[in-house]
Amino acid sequence: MLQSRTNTCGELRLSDAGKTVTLVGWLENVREVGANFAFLVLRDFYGVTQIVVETEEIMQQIKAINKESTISVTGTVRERESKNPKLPTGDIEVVPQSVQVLGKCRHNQLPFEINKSKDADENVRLKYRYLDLRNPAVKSNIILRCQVVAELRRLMTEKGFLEITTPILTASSPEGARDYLVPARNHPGKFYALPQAPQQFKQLLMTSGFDKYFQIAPCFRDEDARADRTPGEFYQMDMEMAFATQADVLSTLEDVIVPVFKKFGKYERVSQAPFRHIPFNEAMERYGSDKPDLRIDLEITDITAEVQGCGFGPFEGATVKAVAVDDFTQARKWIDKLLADVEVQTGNKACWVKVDENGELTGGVSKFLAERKDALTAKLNLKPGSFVCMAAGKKLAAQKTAGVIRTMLGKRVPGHFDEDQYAMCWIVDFTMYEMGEESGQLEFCHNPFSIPQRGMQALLDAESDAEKLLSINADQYDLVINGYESASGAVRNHDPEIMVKAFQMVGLGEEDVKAKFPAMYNAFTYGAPPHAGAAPGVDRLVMLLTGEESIREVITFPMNKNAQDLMMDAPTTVSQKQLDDVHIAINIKE
RNA sequence: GGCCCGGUGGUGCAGUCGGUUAGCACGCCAGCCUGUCACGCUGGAGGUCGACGGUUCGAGUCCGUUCCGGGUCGCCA
Repeated sequence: MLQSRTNTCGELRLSDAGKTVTLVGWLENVREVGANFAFLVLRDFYGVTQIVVETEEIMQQIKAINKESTISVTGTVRERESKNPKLPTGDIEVVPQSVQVLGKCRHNQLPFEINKSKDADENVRLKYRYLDLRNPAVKSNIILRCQVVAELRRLMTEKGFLEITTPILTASSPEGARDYLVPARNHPGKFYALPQAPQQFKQLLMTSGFDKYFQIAPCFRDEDARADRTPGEFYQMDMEMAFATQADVLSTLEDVIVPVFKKFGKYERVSQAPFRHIPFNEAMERYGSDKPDLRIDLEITDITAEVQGCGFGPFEGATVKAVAVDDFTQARKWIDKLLADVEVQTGNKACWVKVDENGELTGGVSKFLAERKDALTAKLNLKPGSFVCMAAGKKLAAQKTAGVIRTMLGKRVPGHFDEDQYAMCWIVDFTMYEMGEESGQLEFCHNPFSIPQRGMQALLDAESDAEKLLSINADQYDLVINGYESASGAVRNHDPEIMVKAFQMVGLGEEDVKAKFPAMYNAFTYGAPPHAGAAPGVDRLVMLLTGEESIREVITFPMNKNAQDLMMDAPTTVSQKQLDDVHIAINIKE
């Protein structure tokens, strides 16, 4: 029988000395320091407490128990002879009268040592995630996540937002990612889709007259993983406001994000609201990314004009971008590593040149650029000791590669990376359309839910003029924190005629609008409020708050890169009966 | 799907130019130890070096193929 615990393992202090207590928890460690004399470390959710063994009877009992078994200890609290200031309970120890095993650990060799689990192979960690989570350093991220979610809920509710849950079994939504499909037993050949986001539901809620909506919502997308992107499923704090402008949404989110980062963040310094606004095109030009890390003080310069005709093949007819740093002292080996890393991360090559003590260009591609020295010196403000790293290609590729160069130089060359802070900005004025790289056709740049700036008039003015269409912006915005896209949103298109017109620009029409958003299209014909919203990614916010570099560290039961749950063994095969029920035949092609 | 990096006792890693019995730390087992707290000391067990094939007198090491993992591009808000 389990005897009720009187205290947790994180609780007892010197003032409790003399009390008789019962503690329960995991046997973390045994330190035998003499014959029939040992110290046990008992760990529960709240902390650790030292148990001191002084009798042969208890010693024999402890020797038979594997570490990580759960035990109950009843005994007397005593002041320690030698205290440990590093532990909250370091002033006391418990002298047991009795020890009871509650749940035996049958394994004397664990897959990894609990308190070093973060160093273990990730697949093993994920397979034994329940052991991994015993490590306080792993568990603390999950606890923080719970606290952050609770705080988000509190702040949003305080602002008058209602948390409304929306269906998980629903229809496919045109977000752009691959859907997870669920066969419908009662409708042979038909499928539900798991929502990529509650996008259409929240817009319908606006149409229904709910003024402010939010939801900590699971989202499902069948796309490949990255270090900052979990495969399969993730959580967003989805929100939407009726009769709201971009400014309304941004200030609402600032009111929520800033206090959360101040309260839970790893760094003290947090950007003050209102955050800086950077138009998308400017971000690409200056930072080579639509998610710039503003903790880095370097910027990109366009040197296309300065290097044209210099004789270096890759520069001919290409856009050329450069990032320059002063007082550069790194060796050739360092530069080669930089170039190799840039190529790995972007798939594009970079090149370089240095300025020697006489102001002459040297190294790298200097022989091609010698004649352009004066122009480059002026443009890039070069000095003796400067280092220039360059990327060439089509405009977008050159920008993105230079963006990676900017980040790497900023983090590797001392003095350009002011790390311990949260640097927030809004990337705004995303373009509505882009030219598809493969198709050569005009396509929606992000998603088709946004309304063009200046609405219908913008579309009419630009009709059948690809150049003008490409310059149409939407009131679409991303929140970027330390180089991570942390939220994304837009002023939505609530006007059925403008929706149809926007679709016509990419060669689609009314039928396509109706097919893609049947409910929304109809609903909007019954009087819709202008509305706007956004969706911060909960996993990424927690990742930033904890400082973790892998998103799996902030997810309780994460899947691996290949979207497998190694602990539960998912996905897995199912019985023929289950397949028959849902009218599915397996047809695997070579 | 492409590219880069990795795979060596339970865990983390080292292993030089291809050459003796594959080392180290932690963990595990046994013994010792009365104030440890990353306890310490002595001893011990534990390995098909991811797999297959090749080169060689000889392969953890070189070559080829393949599997697995991480990162990245594609993809994805």
